[in-house]
Amino acid sequence: MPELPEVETVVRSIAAHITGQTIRSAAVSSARVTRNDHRSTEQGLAAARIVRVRRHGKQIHIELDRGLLYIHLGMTGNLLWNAAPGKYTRAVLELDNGVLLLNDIRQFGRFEYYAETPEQRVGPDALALDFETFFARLHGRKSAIKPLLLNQSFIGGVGNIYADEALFAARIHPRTVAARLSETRARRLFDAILQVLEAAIARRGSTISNHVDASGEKGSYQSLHAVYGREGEPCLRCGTPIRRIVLGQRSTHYCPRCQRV
DNA sequence: CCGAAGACCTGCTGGC
DNA sequence: TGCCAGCAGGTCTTCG
Repeated sequence: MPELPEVETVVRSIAAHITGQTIRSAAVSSARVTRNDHRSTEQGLAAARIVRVRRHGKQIHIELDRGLLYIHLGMTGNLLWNAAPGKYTRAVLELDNGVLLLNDIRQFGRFEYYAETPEQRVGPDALALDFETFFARLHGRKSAIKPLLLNQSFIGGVGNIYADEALFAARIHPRTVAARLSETRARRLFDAILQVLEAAIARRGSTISNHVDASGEKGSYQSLHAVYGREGEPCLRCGTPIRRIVLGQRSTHYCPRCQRV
């Protein structure tokens, strides 16, 4: 489920419930989601107090009075407040005022305790970045722009849907060599990324299959996708059928007429 | 640095 | 109805 807008939606929906609460107990039932150690995650979390909840790119940082609970939703993760545990519940956090569950079908997500904040591998958050920095970071990058946008150390938060949507909005072909973007086109892309992410947050993200917020509510931005998932359908701008190619191992959707190399 | 390929998981859809 | 291929909002590692 999760790119920046979906993660932001989830963070907003849990923050008020859990901030300031004390963790009574934690239980992890999937070895995969705690790739460090499951016992130490459970022990580290027990009795800790939640100080605040933040998002960094697609990562969720639950800051504690002693350490950090790091959560990543992977492809199919959900955080649910006061829901009944089910077949895909991988972790349970029992608080004084309720229960937070991590459900994750594919188990690509993470739920890990760190006594000390680990070093950051994520680049600047897409919403916190300014154009000058973005443009400077394109310098020397010979990668195609689409896979570069997916590279979390380059920019944090953009995933497959919003990369395609932003490139379409900026009329840039996904294979364009990043370093060759003129300042004008880079500016268009930068603006498009912000605009698309903010519009998606306003719609509480895109629900393709299972993204929901902490109370189980779906997002609706998928109905506004211009290219993602629209292979063969007419471009909303010019009517040309949207094309799907594979770039950097990922499905990539674009309009062959509006987005020229 | 860059791209391709394969892994890691599980479920769903479409075609035959 | 059944089975199989292909696909999925992510990330890692290895190799050339």
